[in-house]
Amino acid sequence: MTDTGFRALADPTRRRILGLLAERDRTAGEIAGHFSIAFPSVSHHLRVLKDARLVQAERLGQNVRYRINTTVAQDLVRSLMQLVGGK
Amino acid sequence: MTDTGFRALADPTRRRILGLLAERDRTAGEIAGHFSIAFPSVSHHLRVLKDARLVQAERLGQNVRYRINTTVAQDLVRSLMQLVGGK
DNA sequence: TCCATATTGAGACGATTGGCTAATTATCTA
DNA sequence: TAGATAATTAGCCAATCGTCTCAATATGGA
Repeated sequence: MTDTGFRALADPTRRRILGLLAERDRTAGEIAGHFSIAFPSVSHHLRVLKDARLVQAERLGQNVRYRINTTVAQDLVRSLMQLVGGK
Repeated sequence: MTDTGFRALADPTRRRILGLLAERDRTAGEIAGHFSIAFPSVSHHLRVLKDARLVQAERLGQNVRYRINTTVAQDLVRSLMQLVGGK
């Protein structure tokens, strides 16, 4: 499960998305508005993040609101710390 | 610079290499001995890690000894914490 | 100098990735 | 029910990735 997490972090767009969601929850459209790539491409990144359980999605009417999954994100931080932190 | 770092972490073999080097310094051959993939493939991964400055290499006679770069590794940990940690 | 050992470099090849456009699904409002 | 808006899915394509094999380079010892 750490594997999908680290792979999700490998792309700069996805890291920026995580940064945006760390500030506050946002809809897919709101997120896409921050990038110059096409909407479906952003949707794809959101899926990768969701598969890694780094974000959660919830439909609110026409919108889908995304939220960062802090627990999983911090598990990743811990994994990385343990990995490089001397055994 | 964080980009090469996070991309380097995306591969499980490279993460295992980092784990081995977190225990202690090792030669390229010693590292390769822990994997079932071909020697040049391991060498390639070591290069990726070196390009990301996550490891440093030093030739000792016939061997090349690899060492984890704790400073850079912990910078990555901090980047990740700041990214997902609210900010 | 010649040979063995350790490591890297070069080039090929299939798999995955990240982007696009077009089509589809879901929801709201008239 | 029809149309508009929001978002995802599907399919395509070029670029990157991870692996391999086959050299090439570097060092140490006979």
